[in-house]
Amino acid sequence: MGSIPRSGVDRVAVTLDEVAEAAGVSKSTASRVLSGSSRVSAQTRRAVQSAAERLGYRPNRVASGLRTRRSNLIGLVITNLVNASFHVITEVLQQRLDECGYQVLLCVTDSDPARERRYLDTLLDHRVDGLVIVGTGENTDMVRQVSAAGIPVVNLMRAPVGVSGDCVMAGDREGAELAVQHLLGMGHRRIAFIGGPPEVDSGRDRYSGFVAALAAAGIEPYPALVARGPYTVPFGTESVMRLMAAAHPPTALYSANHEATFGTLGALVQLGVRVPEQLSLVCHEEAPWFPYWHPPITVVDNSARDLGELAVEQLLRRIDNRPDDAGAAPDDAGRLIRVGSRLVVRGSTAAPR
Amino acid sequence: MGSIPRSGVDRVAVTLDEVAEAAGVSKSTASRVLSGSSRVSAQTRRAVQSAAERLGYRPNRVASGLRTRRSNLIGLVITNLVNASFHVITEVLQQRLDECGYQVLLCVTDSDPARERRYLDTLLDHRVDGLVIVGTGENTDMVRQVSAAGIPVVNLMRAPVGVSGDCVMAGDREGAELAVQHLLGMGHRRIAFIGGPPEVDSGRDRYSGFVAALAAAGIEPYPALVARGPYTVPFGTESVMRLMAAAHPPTALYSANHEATFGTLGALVQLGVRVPEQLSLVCHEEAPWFPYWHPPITVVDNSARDLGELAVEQLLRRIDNRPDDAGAAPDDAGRLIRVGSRLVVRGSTAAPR
DNA sequence: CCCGATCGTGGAATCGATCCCATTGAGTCC
DNA sequence: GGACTCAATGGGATCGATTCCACGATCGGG
Repeated sequence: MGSIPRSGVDRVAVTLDEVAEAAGVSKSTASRVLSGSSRVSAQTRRAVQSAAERLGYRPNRVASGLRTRRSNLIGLVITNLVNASFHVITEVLQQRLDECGYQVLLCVTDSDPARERRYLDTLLDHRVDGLVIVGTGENTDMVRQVSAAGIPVVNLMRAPVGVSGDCVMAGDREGAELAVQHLLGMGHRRIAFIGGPPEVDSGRDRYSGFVAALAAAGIEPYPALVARGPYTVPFGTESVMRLMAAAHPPTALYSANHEATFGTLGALVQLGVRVPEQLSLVCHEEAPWFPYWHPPITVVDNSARDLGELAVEQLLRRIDNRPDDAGAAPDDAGRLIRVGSRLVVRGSTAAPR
Repeated sequence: MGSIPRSGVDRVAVTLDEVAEAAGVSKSTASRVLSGSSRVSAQTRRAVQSAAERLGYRPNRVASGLRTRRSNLIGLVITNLVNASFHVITEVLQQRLDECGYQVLLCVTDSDPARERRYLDTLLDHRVDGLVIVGTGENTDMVRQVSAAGIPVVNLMRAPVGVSGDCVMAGDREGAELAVQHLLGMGHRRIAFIGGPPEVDSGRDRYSGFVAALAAAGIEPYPALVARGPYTVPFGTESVMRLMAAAHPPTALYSANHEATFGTLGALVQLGVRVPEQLSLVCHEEAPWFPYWHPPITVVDNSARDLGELAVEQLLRRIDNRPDDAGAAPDDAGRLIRVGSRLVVRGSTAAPR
């Protein structure tokens, strides 16, 4: 026991003072070498660097954050991680931000506005340098305050009315149109829709794209072929059961979300419906296993990776030219970036018989 | 422009000093009221609280972290978020930790040891209060240093040799045994295995469970019915193709991972193999859509939720009685917690014909 | 050779909270 | 009434880095 006298000391990190002392310079000079790269002689620079190396110095980001008011932390507020788009976005965001020296504070809201509020408060307490929000839409007032307080905010995939800050949005409407146009082009006329709740941007936009594409072909959607509900597996299952039991069942189906599509596929297997011979299928949202399904599933890819990357890019742009102390307005009020969707045609769509 | 003179001021947060001044007390007293709940008169307490309320005071966690050496940040180092177990764990961990006042710094390694090293360094720089690691297994030396430096570490799902800190492990071997016993009990003898890489704990343990259960029934695994490879969709697909093309195809299949199972199911649909009539199927790892498949899939649930919860519980236990400045050893050297797996029998398994 | 500019460096204030220690005043006991 | 206890509070050091300011040395131009 007594043979390890410095055990209490070992667990204390090396500070800048110690490096400075070891290098025989002042704290200020050591700091200049290690962070600010301003005017230091080559000789002292070497001395400090080797001392830091030797002692295994690592800067304390908490201390430096207090002084500089930059935490190098970004808050990510997101609905869940189960949905494929969301976990892809989270991964991409984290990786890109890390490359730029930022770490991610993850907050999963589960669509609960109260939790979202608490997270926003907490993230501010931690002095995050920026925020990416896939919001519930219930706290726009609070988001506006945050943004007004000079903390860059990027709204991702959801742009509630009265939102402030930049928005990076998926091309949901356009994507749904692409899907329906593809089906129409193959000769389908009875096209069914399984989609998300009207309260959510993607639910609304995908439906309006669906309707618009049909309208452009002079078709009005049959109510019996439209199912709008939650983004859940059972909803997909039940909807397929109902739609396929209609007097005139559809020859094609647009399934507007990854989770619902699980249900859709399970129900089709259960009913023994052959895809694409009896029913063509297009799904909105790519998932890693769609290309390997039998048949490989035709999808509308909402470009989750791009959404993540553009969100980071826009956020960093804001952080870098954010007004510091003067109350000057940022370069523009709030940019809307829309990411293109693309149709990936695979084997689940074919001309109707 | 000149009409908003305080815009520069508005964006500065309220500090404890200001609260103290507004309440007519000293900074120390204000601090006592708002954090330490030690002896303060009811009157001053009210004064400070109302001043804080009125000014919208929120403590600066960076400053308080510097002084107290507690950041209220926990680092989570994890392989990816695409795998169902991993994103469930991440969600659960984040939620539980938040309930206890901690936020999560998310780091996705993508199984890259170099990235893992960098993340560990960065997390230490941010002075995280603890770490949960689903590790690559290549940085045990570094993890040991971290742990020795007094930062609680919980290893999750992976326990490489020479690891230090606590381990929360899935009951992989036991789970695989349950699956095989279930199949044996129904009368199956030709049972195929599609599993993960031997380098990963789960790949190794699930295979040994598979072998052990067969051995207990006096059966030796047929090499033609065993596929060990990466946890990917294509590997599942290819394996099924190969296994079902064998001279004596299996009557039952154990599919050892969520991603591979996608491939497995796609391939079975493609081959027109009816489940469970022609082939019984058990999958390791639960996924939200398995109960809704046709037929509903029998699974070994590795209890990702429990893994997350137990990891948090153990981590907080360490944080709360961690040796502070004295070099005293923690209560025990490193605990191994094993989470039970359970078999959820659904419709994808039946007696062979 | 002198003066101003520039460079390299150290001293000390600062960020915002926590907490040790000293001080004050009220209450208690003999 | 004096000594003592104890609760309530304020002053000020402190955490570890950054950064403003000042000082001395070097250098070049006139």
